[in-house]
Amino acid sequence: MFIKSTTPPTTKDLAKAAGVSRATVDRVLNGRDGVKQKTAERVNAAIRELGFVRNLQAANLARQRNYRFLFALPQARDEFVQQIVRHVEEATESFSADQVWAKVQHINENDPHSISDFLRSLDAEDVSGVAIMAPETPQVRDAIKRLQERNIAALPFISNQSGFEENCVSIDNRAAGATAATLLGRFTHAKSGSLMIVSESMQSRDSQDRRLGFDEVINTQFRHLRAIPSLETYGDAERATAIITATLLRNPDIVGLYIMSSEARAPLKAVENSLLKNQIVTIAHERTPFAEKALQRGAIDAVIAQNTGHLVRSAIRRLKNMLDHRNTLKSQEVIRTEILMKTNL
Amino acid sequence: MFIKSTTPPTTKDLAKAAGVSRATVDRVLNGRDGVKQKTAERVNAAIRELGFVRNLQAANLARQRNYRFLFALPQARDEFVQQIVRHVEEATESFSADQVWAKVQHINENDPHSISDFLRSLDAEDVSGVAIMAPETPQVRDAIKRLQERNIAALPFISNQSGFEENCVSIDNRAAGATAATLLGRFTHAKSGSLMIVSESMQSRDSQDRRLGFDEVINTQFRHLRAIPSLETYGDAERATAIITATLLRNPDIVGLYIMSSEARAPLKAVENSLLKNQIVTIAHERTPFAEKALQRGAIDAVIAQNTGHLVRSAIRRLKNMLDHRNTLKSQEVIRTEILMKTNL
DNA sequence: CTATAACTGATACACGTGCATCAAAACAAG
DNA sequence: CTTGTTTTGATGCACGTGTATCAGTTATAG
Repeated sequence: MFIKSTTPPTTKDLAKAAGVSRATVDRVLNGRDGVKQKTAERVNAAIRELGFVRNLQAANLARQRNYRFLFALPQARDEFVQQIVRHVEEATESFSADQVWAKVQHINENDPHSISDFLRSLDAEDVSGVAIMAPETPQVRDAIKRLQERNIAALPFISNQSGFEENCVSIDNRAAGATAATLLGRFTHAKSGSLMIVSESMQSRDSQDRRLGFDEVINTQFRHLRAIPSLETYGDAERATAIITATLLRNPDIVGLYIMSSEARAPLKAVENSLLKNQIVTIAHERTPFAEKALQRGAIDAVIAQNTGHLVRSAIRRLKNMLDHRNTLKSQEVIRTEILMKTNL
Repeated sequence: MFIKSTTPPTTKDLAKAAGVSRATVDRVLNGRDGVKQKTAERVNAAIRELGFVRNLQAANLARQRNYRFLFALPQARDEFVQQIVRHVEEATESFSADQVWAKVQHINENDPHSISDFLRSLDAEDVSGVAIMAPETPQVRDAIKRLQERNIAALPFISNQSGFEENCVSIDNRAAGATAATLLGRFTHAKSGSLMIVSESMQSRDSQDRRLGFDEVINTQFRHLRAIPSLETYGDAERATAIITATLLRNPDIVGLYIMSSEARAPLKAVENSLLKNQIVTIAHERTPFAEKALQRGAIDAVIAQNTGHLVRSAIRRLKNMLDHRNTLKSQEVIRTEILMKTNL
């Protein structure tokens, strides 16, 4: 058990142990200069010896620190984004006692220039950190780097920006694609057939990664299946219906459908209107109300999802850790891809 | 964005707004008596009006609160338990700056009497909360209730105790069983066959729930498959080998295996030594190093896992919330069942 | 050895809340 | 009206850390 009523060491204890004053301890702890190497080492030795950990609550109280985070989300109000918004609001409630607040700001995700302007306009007095969900572009990537220089924590959110792999809050999209392929392959009992892949746009890195993982598995483990080139909807329902219907007619041997975008409505409807609907195994992405219903009635066989609540809270914790100069526990913040089926909703 | 440099309201602001002194605000906030109903209402109105949220950091600092949690885990040091231990240690590091510490205490999970004694021996000065992983028994259930009366937060952990469904940190075992059944059913391409189910003991509620969910799905969605009675290993490797080998001989039509216990080693070995090994689709529970390796080499087709890291941190957050009299965000702490396959490890 | 710079200590106040004490005021009962 | 009780206010210290100032002490250069 714990040693009875032991209070953790304070800076006062540190000072005594190192044989210096609290002022010097403070200088060392907060990296102020004007301390002899030798003295600093004495203090550091004492820190190690006593196992001193600075009390963040007290420190934050003293420096009047609070955490104001912004979630920069796409303007498109699809179900997935709405879920995130909801979770941000939820999180702001549950974190408010810890001096953490979060807000949503919708940005035009397809205009890197305006995003970069927006990010530049932020003031550290006003917001302590930003989680940015926007397609990868050099402008946004640079804007993120510049934010960090101004002491505003920044984090790519869901859509990765190259160079931030380690820091991005999102699932491993390659693995997600591979998982989709495995499920499709194993759920399909056909001896041969084609697989249709629908994406919003193959420009985005996420889509590319998913497709990569998908093909890898199909080509090695399910050679009897054939993945046809990705169809791009550009987020346009009419276009989606048209190209999918056409593709279904042209490829009567389609046995599987992988919907990579989080908007599954139009693609699914197109398939359901076709004659093949019952024989096509369908895998979609993200747990939206629509996807849940489709799972229930059997129109979708499995959904690969990232838990939006977890995503949001993870982003908040990571932003906070960045500001506190704590290193995030890597294992904690890996977002796992969840596989949802009718039975485990 | 945020309104520039607005500091959240303090008790001082509250006092001014309600037209009372800070002393009275304090009386209301901390439920001390000697305050007229009318005055209390004025204060509460001010709280609502200003959107006051008590600063937990400052409060904890003032009352010198810290959080010492105990994880009471089974003595059996199987891989699953070891994972938990590891995550508790990890968590204690990442939480220490917030005055949260966690330790593991191994208990004899099969002796409810000694567990209850142990829990009774705890002192609130010494430990602020306990997460208990032990099979369901009335003794343990009562001991948990009594802990709470002594202001020690208590939480069933992974193994549920009836009456604590809402509070238990664990997955939905019925859903887990159902998911296993779905995967088995869909992965198997056989026209008919039997399914073997291996459990450590069917006494435990978790096993019963899993079996329940399993049967439900098999009986409704996969009528061509037949689930045979559960085999119980009692955690004994030799016994496991014997009964499984015998069952395999007696039922040559076995096409699927569901290993419900977290120890998959003995059952899997028994199957691998049999002749059927390649045709049997295998689903196991919990992500242990062994299970990972088995997934990699294809000996297990899918693993249903609870994320041990998440379990531990969730338990800590819930214990903390109980002590802070905050209501836990339900959606935050639902532990999702993860489905792991070779492709998404 | 002195002049100067580099370092260290002493001291004080702040942050927002908890907690305790004592006096003052408001109220109720007789 | 007096007495006693209940309610309220004023005040002060505590928690552990951040920050600032100023005086005092060493070390270093010339």
